[in-house]
Amino acid sequence: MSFGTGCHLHLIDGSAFIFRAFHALPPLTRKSDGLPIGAVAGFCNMLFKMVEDNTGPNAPTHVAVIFDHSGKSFRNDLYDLYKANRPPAPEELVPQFPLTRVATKAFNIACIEKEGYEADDIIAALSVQAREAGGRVTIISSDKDLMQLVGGGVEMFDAMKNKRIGVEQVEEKFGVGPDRVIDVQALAGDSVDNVPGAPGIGIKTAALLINEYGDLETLLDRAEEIKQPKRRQTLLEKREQIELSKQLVTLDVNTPIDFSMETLEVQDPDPEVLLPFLAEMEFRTLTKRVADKIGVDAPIIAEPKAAEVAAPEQPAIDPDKYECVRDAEALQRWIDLAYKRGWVAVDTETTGLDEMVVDLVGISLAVEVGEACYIPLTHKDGSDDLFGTDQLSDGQMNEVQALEMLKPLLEDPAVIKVFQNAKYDCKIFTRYGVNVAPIDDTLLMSYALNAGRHNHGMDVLSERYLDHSPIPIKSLLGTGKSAITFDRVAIDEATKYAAEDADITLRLWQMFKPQLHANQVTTVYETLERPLVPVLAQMEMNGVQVDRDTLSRMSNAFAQKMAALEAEIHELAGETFNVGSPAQVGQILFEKMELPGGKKGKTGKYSTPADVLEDLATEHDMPARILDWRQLSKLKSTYTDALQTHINAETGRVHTSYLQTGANTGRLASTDPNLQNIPVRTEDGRRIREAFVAAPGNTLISLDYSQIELRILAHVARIDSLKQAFRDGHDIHAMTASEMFDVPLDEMTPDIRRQAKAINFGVIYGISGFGLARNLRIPRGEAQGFINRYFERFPGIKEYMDDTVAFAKDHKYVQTLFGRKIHTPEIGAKGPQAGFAKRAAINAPIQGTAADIIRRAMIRMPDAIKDLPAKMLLQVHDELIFEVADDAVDQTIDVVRDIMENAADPAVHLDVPLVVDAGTGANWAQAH
DNA sequence: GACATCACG
DNA sequence: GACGTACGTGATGTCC
Repeated sequence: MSFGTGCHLHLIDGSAFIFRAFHALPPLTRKSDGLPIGAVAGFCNMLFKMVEDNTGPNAPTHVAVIFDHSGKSFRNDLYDLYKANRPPAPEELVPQFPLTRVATKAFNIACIEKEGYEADDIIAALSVQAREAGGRVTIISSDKDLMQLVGGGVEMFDAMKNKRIGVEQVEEKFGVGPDRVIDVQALAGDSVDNVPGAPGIGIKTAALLINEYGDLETLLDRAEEIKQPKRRQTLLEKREQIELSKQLVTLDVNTPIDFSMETLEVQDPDPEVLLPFLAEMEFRTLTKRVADKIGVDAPIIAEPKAAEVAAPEQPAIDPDKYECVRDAEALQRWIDLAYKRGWVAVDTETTGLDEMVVDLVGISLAVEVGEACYIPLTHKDGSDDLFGTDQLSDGQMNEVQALEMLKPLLEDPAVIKVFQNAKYDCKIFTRYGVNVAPIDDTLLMSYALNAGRHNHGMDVLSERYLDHSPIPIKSLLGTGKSAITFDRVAIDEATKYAAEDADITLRLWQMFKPQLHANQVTTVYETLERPLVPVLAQMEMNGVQVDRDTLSRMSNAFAQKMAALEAEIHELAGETFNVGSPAQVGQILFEKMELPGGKKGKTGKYSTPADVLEDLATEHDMPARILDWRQLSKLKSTYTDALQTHINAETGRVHTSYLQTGANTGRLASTDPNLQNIPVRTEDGRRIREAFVAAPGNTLISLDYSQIELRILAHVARIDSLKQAFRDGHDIHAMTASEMFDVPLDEMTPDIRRQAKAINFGVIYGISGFGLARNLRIPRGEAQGFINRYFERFPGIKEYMDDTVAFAKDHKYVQTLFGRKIHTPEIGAKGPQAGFAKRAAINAPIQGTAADIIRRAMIRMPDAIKDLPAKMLLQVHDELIFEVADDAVDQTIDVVRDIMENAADPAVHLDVPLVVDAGTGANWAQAH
């Protein structure tokens, strides 16, 4: 039905409502996992009320919810301080934003937002359109900024107070009619939005003046006539500021609207979408009310105890059923389906694995279990020869057109895009001009649910949870030298493979979603996993500049030294052999030269690790030379040579890849290349960091947490003396040494301190007498004595270790302070594994809590530094490295340090302060 | 592809 | 009493 006379449009100011609901309602959390959910609950109740009252004289015929688009609006171009006073949204509210979009969709209500505009502008444009078409409008909001729209068939409704706002109420508030509201606002300003206005003039005075002179322009033109000197002066001097203020408060009724009013027509919600959503949120009362209203049975909401969620029945996976999308018409059908559902599983196929380099080949989508498609884009046939005779295969959509069609869907805040490893696909899409959001990621869901139990790759997950082995990529590409790239795969084969991946992703997503709640890891997923994806993607794309010449020179120098050492070693051995072969080294040292200490490993060969050679080096030259050679060999092959091959031809920088699920504890891992193990401990090695440089005009800054794991240990084990030492800023190893060996601090020797430091670290790792003895090279009995004394002096430590192991045995997992679960399935094992599992269980909460803290800092960082000329480049477990314009170094350090030191708040209050040290320089060696 | 070794926190 | 042993990673070269 077209919009016109007799129609009634309801426009719900979504963003404003969420904020008000959040602050007005008690802090409700979801029972199963503590996810804050109060604002979503208030929002859903309001939507339901609207749906419930859909008869009667005030019932809407058309309805839409309008949200603010995150980011800046055109008003920031007018005035860069606009809304600059706004504090960031409360942490408990942040995960609720995307949920309110999903809720809107679930109620089958149009969900509207637009980049560069605020919700108010869209509401203004729609109101005017509707009014001009002869219809009525009710704006569900109490925002005074919208009051300028009231009148002529437009009124407002305060849903929290259940009160309508018409012309009369506007006059009551502003002292003028709706048509003069912006004049009053321009004068009075607004401290909340940081609209300057006229200093010293509030609403009362403003209304008085406007009523006297008729309108703002007349008032300003005749300001000379005002009797009060102060008022007159202000209006004369601040004219420009007042006029700017008027621009800021004036809503843009010409905001482009790219859909027709008919699409807003009221529709009944689909019970199969709405009820599962409400049940998932665990709104027990509302779920029942909605079910009653529709006349169906309410879904049962499990009490949080049930850890196992029964897998829903699903049709079998059949790759022959997938569709190959070859034209715009077919693609549009899939896009429509995705909008209708509010979610879509997406997978990209590319020519390789390096997201910074590869080309897009095709995209697959799945919207319903078993219903998936593949959109081939750049498959080629013909010979792949040097003459460029290969051309695009027939029957493919134009790549640019397909991306243009998909972009609005992929960027639509109301449609969740589901990936297996979203970071990869999002980086590809970013290179093609599409910023995908919001996302869900089955890789990360599995990690939150199952870290420590198994890996989280698609093959593993599919076999384990769907009992289905996906088509192996090798069956399409082949292996080794004859392997082809995906663009050379026949489109029919590619369709089966690619669409299957999207189908599997969707199935896994539907299975994992309820499990997150049932296992109480939704908060972990929502606050520590999902928001990290765009942050890591940006860091990886930033890359770090690496100077090839520096590396190349070092490689040559290392090669020369190695050649000289090799000659010496062969001379000493009396024969030539491969110094790089541990087996041959063992043979020479322990058989030919008959040195002591030769131990054979499980493969029957002598073991020659560094600590063994170090012991021999005190008596003999050869092991010392071998150690030197090995160090140089390592530095050359792994660093100075290999790093050069990782310099991106286009950017001239090195782009690592972070594995968010690489370590069970929550730590990240870095690959291709690993930039988390660049040498630092030896002088020669440290020089490699000189090759990591800042771009011209920039400086590298490095900020690292001081002793973060020991601080966490002091907190979780509740060791008062350690906590106090950290609060007092004392040298913690010296203090430990003093406690243990009864040496006053002013008589402390470096050696005693070194031993205490080794013990402190040992404790974090789940200390054993044997391990400490080996580390300190002291007799085992003596080491055990140290440990015993340590436990006597700090009894809380032993208690913590025992409690943690007991918890692990009870639950088969341990937890960080932020709720991350690390599963310990081996904890009950007998034999040698038992020790491993125990120590891992003791270490995991400490290492994992530290990892959670730096993740929280990283997630907050983009917003914190958005106005600074600074880029976050690298993370090395307790250290963050930034590249920043020379003149903003100090300011950036202040901002970053503040975020890092307060990263645990407000979710966890640590009893110890977190301290962050900073360094700066033209290269990483200086900055560290 | 397994193993040994060694780079980092 | 014996078992083995510090926690968490990734890259490289050798050898089968």
